[in-house]
Parts: sequence; structure tokens; C-alpha cells
Amino acid sequence: MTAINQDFSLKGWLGKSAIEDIGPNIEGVEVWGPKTVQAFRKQLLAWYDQEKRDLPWRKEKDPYAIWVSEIMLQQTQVNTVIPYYHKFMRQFPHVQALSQASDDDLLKVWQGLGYYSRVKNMRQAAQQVMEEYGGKFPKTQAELKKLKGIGPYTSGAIASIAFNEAVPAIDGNAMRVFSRLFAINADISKARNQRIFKAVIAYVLDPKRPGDFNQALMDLGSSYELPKQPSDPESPIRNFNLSYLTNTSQNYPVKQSKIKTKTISLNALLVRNERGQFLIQKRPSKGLLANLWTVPLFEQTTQDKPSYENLVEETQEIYHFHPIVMKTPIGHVKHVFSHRIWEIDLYFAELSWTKTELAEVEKTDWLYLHDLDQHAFPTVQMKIWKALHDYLKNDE
DNA sequence: CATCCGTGGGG
DNA sequence: TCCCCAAGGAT
Repeated sequence: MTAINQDFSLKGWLGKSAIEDIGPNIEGVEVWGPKTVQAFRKQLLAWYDQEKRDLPWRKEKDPYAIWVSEIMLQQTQVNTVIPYYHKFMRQFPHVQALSQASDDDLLKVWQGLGYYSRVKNMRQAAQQVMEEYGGKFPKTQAELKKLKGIGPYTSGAIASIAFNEAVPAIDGNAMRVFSRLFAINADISKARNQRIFKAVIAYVLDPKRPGDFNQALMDLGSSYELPKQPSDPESPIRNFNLSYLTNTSQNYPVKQSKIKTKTISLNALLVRNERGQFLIQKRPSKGLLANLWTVPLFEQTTQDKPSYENLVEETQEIYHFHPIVMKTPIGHVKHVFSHRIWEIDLYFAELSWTKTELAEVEKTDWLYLHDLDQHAFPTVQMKIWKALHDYLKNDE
């Protein structure tokens, strides 16, 4: 009888694979017995010792460095993180430095990495460490989880890697590997199924080397056990892998989700004053791209007048000046976020004078195009700058 | 619990 | 071009 969260039984593979014995049923999953668990740990860690990736944060035992890397790695790939990690550690080498950082400095170092609330939460966590833990990171998963931005996964990762606590660090890799190992058909995107993976992985985890065990699952997930591909025949765990043995690894993990993205049409005002500066403004402190800078963006609702007329009107209302706006866009930028798409028409405008009092009052500033490193811009704004640059270059 | 929150790479 | 995906957490 197949267990409720498992598509196949281990018993048929006793002796015909690396599966030597059968263990208890855990949350509906029939798992290995102690001999097989030992053999699996040994094989996984031997492979890890031989083949582990040489990553900058793996040279560190400092929990601060581990923490920085883990936050950056949330939903973000290793190759993207590496340059940001070096820059961040250089600029904020310890908890105290981070706890005193300014919003603008934090966003500037995080620019282009995405999910910007992560770095804001990091500073709050750094302040917690300074004030509640005397500047030293707490050493248990339970305490780490109390810090802002540190949840079930990250607390497990830091506790196991930096402090050798025998707790799992369950991310997408760990769930993918284990769903394949035991042919677990529970949907990994459902919160209620987390307990299944937590219980099974905690059972198999090597209590002597929890940090290496957890990181080995990550390396496996980025090499032989890739998403959208079946388990690789060369995978070092193939003989333990029930889905591989039954030729069904492409069915795991089970995962639904995907939110449909909504497209929003925007008009961007690229207004140049008599000094040759462009108007920028800081976005609200909550929501998408919070506290980052963009040129003024106006949503284009369906039954509007021509865009340039809107821009003139709205500029008058909001900024109290009246620019000369070109009637046709000088360019277009498309930007895809995780859950929405911006289609932006770029309108060039000129101002025959300079309105200095705008700054401070409306969180606005006038900016020379050679001064882009003074503010934190999201990627969509960098695309707008490039389109503007191309336009101005061709215009000469 | 479902939705919000970025970005770059790969098929 | 389009869709999926990646070392999640807050709300």
C-alpha cells in the first residue's frame, strides 16, 4: 500500500539499490532505516568534500558573513550574489557598521539585486543584535528566527553552518532533492506541506555535520538535481533516489503556483532644466521599489487624453511648473517584475528655468546624467537612463 | 494562507 | 518572445 504522500514503495528496491533497510513512516512518507540513512550521509558528504563549490562565504565561519550571504541568496542565484557580497562586506564589515548605516547607503549597495526590503530588514536585525545580544549573533535557530528577515530557512542555514546546530535548512533545493529521493507528491508550494519535508529531512540530516549536509543539498540542487530536468544519471545519490529508480524523477517536485502578471502602462517625464539636469523623485517608503529613485512616472489610464497633455497637466498639479513636452515619445522601456509588467513611454520635456525649491519638499532632486552614482536606481530606471542617453546621443 | 516583493538566466 | 525558475520572508 502506497503511503499517502508517496507514489512508490521502497520495499521493491531492497537489495537492488543502495536501499538496505526500511524505517518508520514519517508524515505519510515511508523512509529508510538506519543503515541506509548512514550510507546516504556518507555518500553525500564524501561527494561534497570532493566536489563542493568554492564560494566566498564558505571561507568564513563568522556568523555575520554567513548571514549576509544567506539573505542575498534568497531567491537569487549564486553568480548574481558574488559581486554584491564582496562589495557589501567591504562597506559593512561587521554588525555594528551595518546597524548604523543610512537608508541611502544601504539601497545604493543593494542596487540591482532586487527584493530591496531585505536590506532594510537586515539593518533592523543588526540593531537587534547590537541591542539585545550585545553585538554577538545568537547561536540557536530559535533565537535567530526572532531577528527581522530571518525565517525558517535562513535560521536553519545560519545555525547549522555557523554554529553546527543539527537543524535542517529547507529551501527549494532541499525540497526538490527530497521529493525525488522518496517520490513525495506533496505540493512544495503549499505551506501546510512544509512539515512533511521538515520531518523527513530532519530524520536524514547528519547531526555531526549539519552545515555541510545542508550545503551539500544546495550543491546537488544546482548540479545533478536541477529543476525542470530529471535527475542526472551521474548524480551521486542516484542509487538512493526512488524517483530515479522508477524513472519518474521528472515528476518531482510537485509544485503549482505562478501568479499571472498584470501589465501597467506608464508615461515617464524626462524633464531637463536650463542647467541640463533631469528631475528625479524618491518612491514611497512602502511597496514596490520602496525608497528608490526614478524619473516622474504617471500611470496611463484607459480613457485618457493624449499622453503629453496628461504630463503637462499632472506636472502642473504636482510640481507647479509647466514644461514644454514633445508630443511623441522618444523611446519605450519594458520591464518585467515578478508579478507585474511596466510598459513605459518616454516623453522628453524642457524647462526654460530651474526650479530649485522642488528639492526637499517633494522628495525630488535635479540630477546631471554624469552623477548617476549618487542615488539608488532600480533596474527599470537604469533602462530609462540608457534610452535617454541613446536619444540624446543621436540628437547631436 | 495567498499575495507582495526584483532580477537575470535558460529553455 | 515568453515562460519558468532561484539559497524566502513579511503581511
